[in-house]
Amino acid sequence: MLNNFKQQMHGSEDIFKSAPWSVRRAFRSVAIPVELRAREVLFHAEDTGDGCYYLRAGNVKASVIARDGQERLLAVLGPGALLGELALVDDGPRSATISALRPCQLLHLTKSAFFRLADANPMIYRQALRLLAHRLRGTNDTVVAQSTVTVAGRVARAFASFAEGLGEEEPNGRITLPHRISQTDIAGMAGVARENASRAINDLLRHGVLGRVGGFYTIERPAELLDLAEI
Amino acid sequence: MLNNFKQQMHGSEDIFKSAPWSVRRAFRSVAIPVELRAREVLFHAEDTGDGCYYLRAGNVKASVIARDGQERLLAVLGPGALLGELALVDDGPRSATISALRPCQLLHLTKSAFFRLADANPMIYRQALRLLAHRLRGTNDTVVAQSTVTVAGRVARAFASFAEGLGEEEPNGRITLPHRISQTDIAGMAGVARENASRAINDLLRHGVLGRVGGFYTIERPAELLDLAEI
DNA sequence: CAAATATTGTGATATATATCACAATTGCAA
DNA sequence: TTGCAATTGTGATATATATCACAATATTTG
Repeated sequence: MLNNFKQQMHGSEDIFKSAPWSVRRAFRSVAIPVELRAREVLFHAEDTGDGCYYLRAGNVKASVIARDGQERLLAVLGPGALLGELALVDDGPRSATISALRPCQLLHLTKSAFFRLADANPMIYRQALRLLAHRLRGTNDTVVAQSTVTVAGRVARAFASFAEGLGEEEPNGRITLPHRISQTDIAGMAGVARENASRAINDLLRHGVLGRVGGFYTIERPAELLDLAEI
Repeated sequence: MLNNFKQQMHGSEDIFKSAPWSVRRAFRSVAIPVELRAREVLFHAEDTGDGCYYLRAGNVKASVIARDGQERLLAVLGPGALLGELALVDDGPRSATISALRPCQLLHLTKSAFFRLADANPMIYRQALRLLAHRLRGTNDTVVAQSTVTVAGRVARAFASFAEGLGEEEPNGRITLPHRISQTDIAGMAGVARENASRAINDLLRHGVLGRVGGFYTIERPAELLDLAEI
């Protein structure tokens, strides 16, 4: 079921998913390890910076601050994700702020190292294109959902995004989100007011679509959640 | 000023912008010319199809129909744009419907031809990545604007999108949109109700930010429009 | 050109969502 | 533990936006 989320949400894909060992080894040899502590910021939106990062372990969130000061979450990402590739690829400033939700291990790749590697292994280019295409499908869906789906549906959608980034599937099909998630973050992901996110979340809990175990949310009925989210 | 729009809106980029003649010639030799009449559909969202198209002349719109039947415009594209690259790159179905706003000339490239060409000229990969990155920045901005900017602002934003896709700059700095645009399309681009788009448009006309010449909209004060759009 | 169709403008009303205001609860630090 | 700060829940109210209902104009089509 978790894979359903990853597919349906057009989410993260591992750029090395089907890479041969030679490529992985080449990558390791030029990449520089970086560590992040919980809540530490990797970079801010509008920063300049030409490298990208591969997330080996941990979870991060990508967000932007709107003109009015509101934080909008764009994605929650887990192991295997590529970060900072937009600036790498188009020489623009960082498009979002990346901050660690928990301690993270990353590998940093400079721009020149990336292109050297990719020129030698065009499948890296193909995989990178694939990854951006997937993201694009995701944001396109978000745009449509934004003007079409109610607050309740968008909150359900937000949970689906969190599940995609940090969900862990249990044998019984339930998905747990092993991280303390605030209503503010869910509201930021759904693009709604915190108070209304609160109401929607409690509805989901009451109806048993979501559950809560030791402070962590669980998705008890993933299929129903996707349905409410109109995905 | 038109270039401002193209930059600020993270819009279309020509994949052959800085390609050497050898690449252009190779492309021409494998591409198949396709023509579209006004209002004709190139492909529908959810179709399967593995090739991509290069738009040589004319204008198209990319749109999706939401669950509730509403049409949401994602972009208006002009000469130099690449169409259908998402499916090409990730083997998914068409992510949007492409329809001609006016007669168009396109070049069709099959998937295998594209990758053969790109493998031989990695700069095509780089340019494609650049293009997707730009689109991604654009949709990210739209997501943020959607939950942050008022209807009036989003309508201004819609005009900026149209300007980017089909605007023509005149010596005096005014931008004309040489195409009959309906309120329904503008509303679909802004993600608002048609009636409210109507009110917002007339406000812009009254304030002289927009003008109308022979049924075509003009952007009289581009800077002010961008400001209203919070871009 | 006339008739048919589609587009536009605009008031009135309904409704979803944001905002405000706090009390209740929870998590964290001393 | 005890207190302090942050998070959460919930009613009441405000507000932006959608929806409804048409008349008034345009634009196509026969």
